[in-house]
Amino acid sequence: MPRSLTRAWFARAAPLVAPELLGRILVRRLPDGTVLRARIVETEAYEPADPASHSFKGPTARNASMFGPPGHLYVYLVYGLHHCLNVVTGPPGRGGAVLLRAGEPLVGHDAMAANRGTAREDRLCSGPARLAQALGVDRSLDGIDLLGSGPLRLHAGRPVPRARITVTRRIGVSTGVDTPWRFVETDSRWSLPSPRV
DNA sequence: TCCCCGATTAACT
DNA sequence: GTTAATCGGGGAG
Repeated sequence: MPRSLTRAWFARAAPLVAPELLGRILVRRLPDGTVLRARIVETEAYEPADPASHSFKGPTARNASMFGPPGHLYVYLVYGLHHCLNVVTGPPGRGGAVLLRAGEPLVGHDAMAANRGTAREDRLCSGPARLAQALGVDRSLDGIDLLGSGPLRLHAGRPVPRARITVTRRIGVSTGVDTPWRFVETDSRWSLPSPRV
């Protein structure tokens, strides 16, 4: 397993990258220097041919970074108040991405709690908007390189073995297919409840 | 321009 | 189980 994730690793199809992102480590450096770490436990894949994907109708100002280089960050605002984190996948221009839906807090609980406005550990990073809020990420970080030395980075960590990954349909998607493109670490205390089949 | 509604969350009854 | 909060993208007029 590579010590650090390479550009080529991200340049594959989202449904391939998404399960392999489980167990990886998000490293966030806040403007004041505080370092936060969270271990990814839940992801969802989005591809351009998929009506549920923001890239379905082609590039716009909002989703531009989805069509940028792989391994970069795509941040969007939902419902006018919540931000969500994505990792761009596939070759540049494709429009693939993986939504990071939940994480396990590793380092920086206090700062995460302050960002979230709650100290409840099981609600710090469990949910796409909660994760973004805990890490202090908004649209100002949209498009940054996760492989560089920037304010948000992705470390290789330790991937979750296939046998410990549960696959379900995606959450909150109303349009189109109910493709089984959601991946969670089985029985993780830090992920959200899975939809009934 | 106007209007609808979303890859969500928390606080209700 | 239901609903408000709150913004902006994008299709309709």
